[in-house]
Amino acid sequence: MATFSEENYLKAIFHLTTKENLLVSTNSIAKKMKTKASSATDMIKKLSDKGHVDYQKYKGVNLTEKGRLAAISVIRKHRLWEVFLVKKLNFSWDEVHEVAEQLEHIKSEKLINELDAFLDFPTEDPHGDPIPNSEGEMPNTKRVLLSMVNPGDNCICVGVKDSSASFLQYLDRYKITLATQISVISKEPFDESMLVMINSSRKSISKEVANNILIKIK
Amino acid sequence: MATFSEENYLKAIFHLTTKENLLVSTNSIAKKMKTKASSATDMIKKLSDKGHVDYQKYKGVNLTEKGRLAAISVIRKHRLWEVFLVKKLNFSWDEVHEVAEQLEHIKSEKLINELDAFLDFPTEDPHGDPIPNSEGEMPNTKRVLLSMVNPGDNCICVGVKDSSASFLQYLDRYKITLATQISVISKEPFDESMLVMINSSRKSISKEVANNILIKIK
DNA sequence: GTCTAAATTTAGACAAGACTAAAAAAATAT
DNA sequence: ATATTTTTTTAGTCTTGTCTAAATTTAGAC
Repeated sequence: MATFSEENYLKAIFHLTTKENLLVSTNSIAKKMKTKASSATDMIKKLSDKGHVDYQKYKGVNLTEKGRLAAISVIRKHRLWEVFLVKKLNFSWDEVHEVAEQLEHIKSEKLINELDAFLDFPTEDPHGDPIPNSEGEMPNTKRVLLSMVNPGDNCICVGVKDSSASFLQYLDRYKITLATQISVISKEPFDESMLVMINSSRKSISKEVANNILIKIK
Repeated sequence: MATFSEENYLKAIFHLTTKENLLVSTNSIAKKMKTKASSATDMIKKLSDKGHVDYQKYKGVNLTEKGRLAAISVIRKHRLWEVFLVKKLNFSWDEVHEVAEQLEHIKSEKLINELDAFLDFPTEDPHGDPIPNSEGEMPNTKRVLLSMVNPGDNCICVGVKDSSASFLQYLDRYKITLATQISVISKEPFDESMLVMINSSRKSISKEVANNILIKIK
């Protein structure tokens, strides 16, 4: 079991980890935790000993799978409690953080899963941040237009903006419907058309079409 | 602000304090806290420094008013969380204690008062123990028969055991109804009849009548 | 009243988590 | 490439809450 302090560090490291920057520096952790670099180093060693992070002196840390799951568990609790405070106890969105910082450390699997059910399995907290499920998976985040997506992303169709008969018939011919997986292969700079993969076959989609398909990025 | 550990000690001392035994011994505290007497002594000194207990070496401790209110606040939180867990999150009465032991230390006036309202101001936890209100006052505890009450006690009528027409008519004549205040002045040893004060007038009540009026002691 | 047993306190130590000051490594500038 | 600055780590200290072992006080037995 992680201590309160360990959990707070894990959460901080999780939030500092980005796709570009997989190694998190001691200084950035100290700043996030509002503490001194030496204290961060001390804690990093403890987290490393417990297998929550990979650590190389002077290079930085990154979360192990174990550490990542522990961090996500804390984030899940934090966000579920925020929903509870706002929806059930009349807290305003700006009052919840301080209390949720305390509640997120309560240890009880049953408590958090029952709370989740009591709140009807919310997918976002009052700030619009996603709530991981009990398996540690983040929900498909936000609905965006297919035209906003970058090459390499995998998407799921969740709706349309234009619901005219002609557009829906177009989607029908292209075998695009709700829950269809769409992988973006490339974007043509000239006309902003997209090369995408749908049901294992490559297809080209115009800017106008991509502008009317709502997706979630996986 | 008291630490988690200080709050647990205050709670223990509160529970060990009885009308007969106002001074609580170091050993009894250590036993209740499942720790050693030396640790208890250390903590007693801290609580004394902070004005939560009166302490005289080798004699024992008792809570100051400040300490008593702090202890009651923790007990209030513990019991409200127990109600929440049982009523809203499908915990069984034997599962709640461990989690409530954690939740009772969350610091937020607003949280606990909103929770109280959300639960419709319960007066008892799932084990039947009374829940103090936000002023630190214990609710009128248990329903008992008027015949069980000692002279000097102030009571409130909360029900009847015998609900026959003749008994209800008797109560009507005596101006005894729900929420009527009854102060017991004396008990007659010979026939166990009681001299009581109802609406500023003295009345005598027989054993049979006192055996059928349910009251709460204030 | 003295002697023993029980309760209580003191002294010294330890782990967690933080700090300061100083040393070492890495990054940057010239 | 060397000098300087920044980052990171180490060493030593502090507080909280715990412990063991020893000393002290109180209570009970005779």
